[in-house]
Amino acid sequence: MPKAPASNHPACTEAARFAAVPPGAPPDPSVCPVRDVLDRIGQKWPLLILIALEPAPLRFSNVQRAVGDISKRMLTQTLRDLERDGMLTRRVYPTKPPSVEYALTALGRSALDPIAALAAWADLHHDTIRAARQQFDAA
Amino acid sequence: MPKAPASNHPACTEAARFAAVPPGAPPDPSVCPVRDVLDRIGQKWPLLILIALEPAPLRFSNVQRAVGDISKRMLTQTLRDLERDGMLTRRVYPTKPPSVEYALTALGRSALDPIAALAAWADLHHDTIRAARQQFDAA
DNA sequence: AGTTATAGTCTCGGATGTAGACCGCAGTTG
DNA sequence: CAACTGCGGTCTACATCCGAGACTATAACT
Repeated sequence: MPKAPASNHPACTEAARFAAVPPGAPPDPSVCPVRDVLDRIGQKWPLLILIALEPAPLRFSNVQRAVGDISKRMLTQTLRDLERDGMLTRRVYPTKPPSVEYALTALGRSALDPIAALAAWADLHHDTIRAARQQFDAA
Repeated sequence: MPKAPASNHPACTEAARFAAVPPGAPPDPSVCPVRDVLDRIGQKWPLLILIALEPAPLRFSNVQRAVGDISKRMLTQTLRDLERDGMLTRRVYPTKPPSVEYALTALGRSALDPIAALAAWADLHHDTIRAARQQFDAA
């Protein structure tokens, strides 16, 4: 088997787009939207950062404190990625210890609707999951 | 600063639980529900597997084909994790080439509501995000 | 003078993930 | 008969990722 093109995934409602691409056309590496976007926000750090910024914009250190256990390295990188995707803005204030404020954009804020639903689900089913784990581990 | 306990995260509605723990009590490593659950389903493979199983139960190889570019190793491990969390069931049929069927549980199915919302959001805003990326990369 | 706070960058080592070989077994194909 | 395929994994080797911690410069505070 020649290995799937890594894109014809059932959740991708635009899968037909790929079937319609004439052979020989540019490969269009931005696979199906679900994959492309989930590769970003379907991870814990971006999710947690967006959640942390929901009540109010925060500066770098405050984001780190809010998330808790993210390394500076990951924080920097994830903030850059989110900025690149238009989910948040980065504004530098030329104060003496320079301060940088990260704020959600409208797009980032709109992402919080499904994310909040996910968080609510997590909160609601946490006990069930913990029970399932205990039962599984017992066997 | 002695580093945050990695749990008092604004989205955690049960943060008070930790403040209420008497000092010296067992550390209870299962931090806030949001963190605990997001560490699992806030990753791309579990998400994509749950989405793949939504229309119908699938066997191992079919899950791999549906997801597209997951390695067997990761697939095995992620399926085990999801089984442990009670999100899906694993049933072995003693056919000659043995077949193993993975099916969502009620819990797993319930997780698909917020996940589908996330996928719908991804689909809807994909073009906006791609545009933001192009603009960012131009600078 | 030394400490603190700011927002990062850099490097190192360990954890994590991927690719691919391999297994035993049965049906299919040459 | 003999080779190959598909099944559900496991195992090994390699690559990549990620966290911990050191380091930067500047200015205020002790």
